[in-house]
Amino acid sequence: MPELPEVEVLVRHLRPLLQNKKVRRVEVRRAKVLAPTSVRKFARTLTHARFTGLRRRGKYLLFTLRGVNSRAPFMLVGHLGMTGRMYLLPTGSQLPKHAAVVLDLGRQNFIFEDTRYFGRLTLDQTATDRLGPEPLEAGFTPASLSKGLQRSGQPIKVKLLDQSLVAGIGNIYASEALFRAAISPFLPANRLKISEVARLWRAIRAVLNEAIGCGSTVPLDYPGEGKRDGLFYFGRAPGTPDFYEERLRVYDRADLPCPTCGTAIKRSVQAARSTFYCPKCQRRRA
DNA sequence: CACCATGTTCCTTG
DNA sequence: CCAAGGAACATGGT
Repeated sequence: MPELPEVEVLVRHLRPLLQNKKVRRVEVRRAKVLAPTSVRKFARTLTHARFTGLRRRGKYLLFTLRGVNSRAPFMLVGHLGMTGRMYLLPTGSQLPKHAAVVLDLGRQNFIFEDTRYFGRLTLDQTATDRLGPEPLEAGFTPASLSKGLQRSGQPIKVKLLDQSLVAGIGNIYASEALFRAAISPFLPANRLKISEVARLWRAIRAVLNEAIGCGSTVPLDYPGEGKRDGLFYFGRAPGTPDFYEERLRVYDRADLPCPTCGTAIKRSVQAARSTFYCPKCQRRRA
């Protein structure tokens, strides 16, 4: 469940649950997710360490811990990839099939589960160095966005997925933001007018904030024990009202009516990924 | 069997 | 050096 809003909601959920919890034992079931950190170093560093903080940067989760013996604070960097999840389970409950890392916290286990193993839980921080500004913070402005788009002839939809432009937008919210800004996903990044950049800037923030707000008010099913998924995108925890389902205006809605004009939503492929848009509301200029 | 999937990195090409 | 495109990673759903 991984774009900025999902990670933000997860971070808010986990922060109080992990605060001051001590790692008693480390179980690495899929060493790949630690790379380039070795299993040995990971286990040695984390065992007996205590969680002191958790924040988000783009789609990354940044855990801070303090080692007991060394007292040296250190950072643990998490990324959910496409299918990653992080949650707590009572100690002793059966582990999910694709549990990649298990941290024994005493009464509970912290689980990092990832079906496809594209995610990460590592001591390596280099990936976060390449991230652009946080879209919901002051460093992200219409001017900074405009500057970032200047030298790129890539379609704006593809450019929005570039994490060095702005951190945290993924394939879903790229389509959603462009729909909200009424901009064609095919328009070259360096050809957006100032007014369009301004609209896109607002749309990005609105779309992300709306998604976070949605997640914050709905009791989400983190371990994914509900019927469908660990649902954030399309579903909900049992007992949650129906209207929380259709939060996305165009993503994965090919052939369904545009919420604004009723025209059928189209699906196209850009950079080997699906793009969804309304061909009427998001018409291309010359 | 075919194609699709919320992401990132690496390699090649120009 | 940089921009851009494509494959690779790995598993499961339809």
